[in-house]
Amino acid sequence: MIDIKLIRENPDLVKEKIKKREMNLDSIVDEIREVDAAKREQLGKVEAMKAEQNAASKQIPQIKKAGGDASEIMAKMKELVAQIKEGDAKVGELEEKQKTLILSLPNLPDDDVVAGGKEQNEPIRYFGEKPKFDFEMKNHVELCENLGLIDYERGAKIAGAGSWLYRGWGSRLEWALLNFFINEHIKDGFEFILPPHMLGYQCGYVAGQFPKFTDEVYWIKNPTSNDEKFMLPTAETALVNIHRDEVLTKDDLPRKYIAYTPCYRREAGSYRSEERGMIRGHQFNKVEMVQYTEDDKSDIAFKELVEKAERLVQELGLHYRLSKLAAGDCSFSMARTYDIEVWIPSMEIYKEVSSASNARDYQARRGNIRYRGEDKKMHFAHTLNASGLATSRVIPAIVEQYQNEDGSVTVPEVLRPYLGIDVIKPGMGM
RNA sequence: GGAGACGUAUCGAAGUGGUCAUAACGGGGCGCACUCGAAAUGCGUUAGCCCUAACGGGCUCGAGGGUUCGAAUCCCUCCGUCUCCGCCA
Repeated sequence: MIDIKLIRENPDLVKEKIKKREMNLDSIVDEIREVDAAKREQLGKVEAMKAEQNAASKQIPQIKKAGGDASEIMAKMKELVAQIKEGDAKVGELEEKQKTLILSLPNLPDDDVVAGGKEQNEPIRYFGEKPKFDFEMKNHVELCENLGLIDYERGAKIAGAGSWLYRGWGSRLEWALLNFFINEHIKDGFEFILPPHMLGYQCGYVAGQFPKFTDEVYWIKNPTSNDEKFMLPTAETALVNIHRDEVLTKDDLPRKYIAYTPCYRREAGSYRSEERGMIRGHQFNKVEMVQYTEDDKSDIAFKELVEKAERLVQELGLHYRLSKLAAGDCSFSMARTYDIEVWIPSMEIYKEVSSASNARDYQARRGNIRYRGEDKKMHFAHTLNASGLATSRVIPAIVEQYQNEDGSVTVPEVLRPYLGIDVIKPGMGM
């Protein structure tokens, strides 16, 4: 949520920054300002009346106590109360309207984030090289099926398109990856959280997914109650709500959390035929990192998160690149986003395995997440998140980049202690 | 699923229709005094948000609504917490 004071005092700046995202919301910004002015005028009137009412309410018991007759004042108050009620309703309406409008504004990109859409994304660095094969390489779907790692057909049978199931060594590989990630994060001092997977509406609101993207998550409804929950689309949604409506102390910060959860996404309309296999599914596993920091320390945390995510891919020995996203490609709630994209040989494309973002105070304002600073004043915290990592793109990258001519896949060195084998071979059983 | 209790500051908790919600009382924190220092003791101090250039004003007793001139207090709805019983991985 953008600070109303900034919109009030510097609307042009807000407009310009939003334009960097290739959105023109000038009319909304103007409307917010109009509603704001009207609201403040109305508020002034109502508050003056309330002051009058409060003064009268203090008099009544005194008059009564002195044995006087307060009925005249009471009659007068009745009129005033009606006016106050009317005025309050107007203020409420205007406030509601203003809030709805402000919520439709995305976060403002940082100054150094370039304007434009996806095509303006800038690769910052590459790690490793594209593997070359002196045999005919297979894509990850073939490899995973041949090796019995993933069962796409039966996954689709039991849950529909975009669902798969891991089996045998595939499950073990998946589990090894997750364990590897989690252990690395624990070593770095992150607290390991296992959050609920079904969340209340407010969580999506604070994270910035709602109200705009309510259609993109799965909703759980029950026949016997009105209680509705949604399946978390990323653990960020849960982690960023842990300290909602709390006042943290300076010593509490930074807070460093990781969580492992499946991520549930409808991905309605986003299926593309070239995205075969497990590149895009309705459920995928991810370890997510979230930090809460003081409002002048989030740049340090951002750097840490990017480096941590990179290190994991590096240790797996995968060729990847780090890209700095242009304003238009950053998530709605984020001031800056860097993607780590791993090379998928069969697709000849880099695919995101981690997205690291700094929301600055955008989510904290929505969630009223504050801390008392050294200056004894209240500050909104900054929140950041990064995947560390999403496995659904890592496994395709591993099996493709590490494939051998005989259809086997060499296990990356760091995973061998977890798996207990060096090579996954066709026909090796479960 | 059945029955009941509760939700007030940093924590415990009082307040059951007005003139003590800048919240009694107690704990914790902080400051000062005493002390070589500490403990103990004493004194003081310990909200946030909104409007305003300022003076000042308004809001907040889990949330929302109602009754009333006036609600923490009475009524309704919802949310949450706890206890007991039942059921259960």
